[in-house]
Amino acid sequence: MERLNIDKVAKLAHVSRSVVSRVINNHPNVSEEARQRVLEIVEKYNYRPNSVARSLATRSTYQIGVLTSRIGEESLGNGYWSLLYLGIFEECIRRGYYVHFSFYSTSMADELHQYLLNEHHLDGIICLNEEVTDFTVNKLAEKQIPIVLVGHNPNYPNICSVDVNNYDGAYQAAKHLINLGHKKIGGIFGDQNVQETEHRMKGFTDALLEAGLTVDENHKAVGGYTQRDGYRTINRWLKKQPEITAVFCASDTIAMGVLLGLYENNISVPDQFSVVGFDGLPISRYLIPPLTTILQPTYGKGEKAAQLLIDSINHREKEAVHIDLEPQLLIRKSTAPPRAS
Amino acid sequence: MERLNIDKVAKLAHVSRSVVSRVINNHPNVSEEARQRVLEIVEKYNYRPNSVARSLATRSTYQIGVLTSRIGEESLGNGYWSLLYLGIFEECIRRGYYVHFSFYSTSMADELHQYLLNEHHLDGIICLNEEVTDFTVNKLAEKQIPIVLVGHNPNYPNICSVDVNNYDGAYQAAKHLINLGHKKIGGIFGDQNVQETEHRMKGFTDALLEAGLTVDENHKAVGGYTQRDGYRTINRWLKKQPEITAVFCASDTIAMGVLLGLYENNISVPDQFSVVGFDGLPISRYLIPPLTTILQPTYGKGEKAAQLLIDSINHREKEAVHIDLEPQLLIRKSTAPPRAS
DNA sequence: TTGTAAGCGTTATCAC
DNA sequence: GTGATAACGCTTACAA
Repeated sequence: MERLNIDKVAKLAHVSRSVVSRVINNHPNVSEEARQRVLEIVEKYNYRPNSVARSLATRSTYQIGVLTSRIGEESLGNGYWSLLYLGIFEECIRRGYYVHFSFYSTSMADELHQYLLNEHHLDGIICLNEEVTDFTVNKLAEKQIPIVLVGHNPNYPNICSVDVNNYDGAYQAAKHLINLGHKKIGGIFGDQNVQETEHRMKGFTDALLEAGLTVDENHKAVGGYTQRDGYRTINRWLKKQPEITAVFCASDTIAMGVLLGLYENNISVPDQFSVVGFDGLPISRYLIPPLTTILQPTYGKGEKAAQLLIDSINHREKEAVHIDLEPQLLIRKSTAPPRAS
Repeated sequence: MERLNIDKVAKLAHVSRSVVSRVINNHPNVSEEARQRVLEIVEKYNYRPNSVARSLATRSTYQIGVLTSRIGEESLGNGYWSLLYLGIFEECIRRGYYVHFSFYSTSMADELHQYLLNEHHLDGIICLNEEVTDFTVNKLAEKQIPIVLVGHNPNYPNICSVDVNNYDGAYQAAKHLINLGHKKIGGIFGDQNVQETEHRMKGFTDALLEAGLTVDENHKAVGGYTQRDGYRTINRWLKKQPEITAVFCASDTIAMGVLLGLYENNISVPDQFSVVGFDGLPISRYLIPPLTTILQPTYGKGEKAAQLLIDSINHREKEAVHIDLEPQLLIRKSTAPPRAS
């Protein structure tokens, strides 16, 4: 049985192609009688309109793109992206949109670049991080395609963005450690020059300050979000800053590295050392010991980003909004009062 | 500056629209002179052909879809999917294809279903697992759209598939434990009724048999691939099968659960108990202790699947092939000889 | 309410 | 080598 198109359906239903189109798109002005005839044929022959042709005619594809950079494999596989993407995906499907997901890695910047510039297949784009934001915004500036950022970026005040309240998250984490009685608390942060890091550092610092604790610059490290970053920092600190009894890590993956470093140095967590993470990844409850962490609504971030994007595709949003979602402290087994020294 | 199309370019270059088309598509039969004029205009006005219109005319979109089911969040975020997807994505981009990635969850089966059936936007589909294979193959059977499976499935001998050599992987893992001197070895396997599981069980069993060891049915568990599955099984075994001194886990995530169970029971790894995983996820080297595991070429699986799919889209493949990639034992810190009892 | 006809932006066929 | 012209399959004025 060969593929049928709108004309064949029209013929079979004894109506014109426009009537078929109206029925399919639930447009008014079609007699009940005609509608039934069309529906019957559609059903019988299982007709589906060709979405490419439809896109050409309407200039919209109901497809959106999600871009993230290909950072180290470690962070790629940490569960954060998957959860975020799931939020985006499900919201899109609910609203009738379909999603492309692309890792942008410098080695293939050109191809992707090329693709995105040519793009007529995408109604909108979600950028999952900094590198990608700069890349995309700069290249797509001239096009009218809507963009939403996951993670606020002060450089693009006119583009919608969604983020977790980074200040609060870090503040809560530090507060938890302080309440437990820790005095010398380290903080290991992620990418430099990102607002996220700045806010987390401020939240962390403010909590210490409020508690009357001094903040030692040697107790702060800024690097990346991978396990390796945590691993290296803790090893350095164990040698040079032995006074530290607890650390706040700006990601659960950093915390994994810290936990491993501690383990290798025979330092027991939480008896001798406390660690709190950030993200609340699904795997964090299976770390050894199960990680106390700041749960951020990762799925929700994705969901919200998709909402904003689709709204702006449909011109429901008049101006750019920047949404903050609230994080939440999740106490597990990696934190305890410091050992009486 | 308004969007230009092929006709405007043709006018500007003083040629017909067909010449422009030929130049763009590198077709022969166009004079050098004309080609230059066209190229110049294309360059000057930064013209890009509209890919939707092109798709309509050529009946191919250069887009492929990747489908996986939304299994528990835990496994979702374990890094395996990300790596696999990365392999697919990069190979596709290299060959000029673009990728859709969909989590298929039962709650949205209908929408997705609907989408896929309508699909004219997809030149081919890669199915990442069992549930999705059945879903897709059954619904898409009548359509001529090429499909490739990640993971062999004996029910679909006529569809190309890529897999790791599961037998070998499990065999190597068991062999490693045996060589270390273990006699009572447990095996925790994933989804029942999947060929993968069958093969891994066989590889595992054969290794024991060859070594003259008895295989106790109580030393085998079949459930799922999540941390929880490993966690539950080890807790049960610790009570009921205390003779076991080592386990082979059919995934690194299962191993994570096992590690946690052992930790909570104050059993030291690898001194008192050995565990080996399967997958070689990036995070496995950051577990406590770093996990001995079977490294499978996850990225390579994705890459190969994309190759097969694109080849079959282009009719380069005459008949279905089933490719096995080789796994490799990766010895880290979670295995050691059994403690002299 | 229905049908006709003009797009949408390409590619492909076929005279010239 | 080049250029009309007809697809591709749909939406959408506009006219009837």
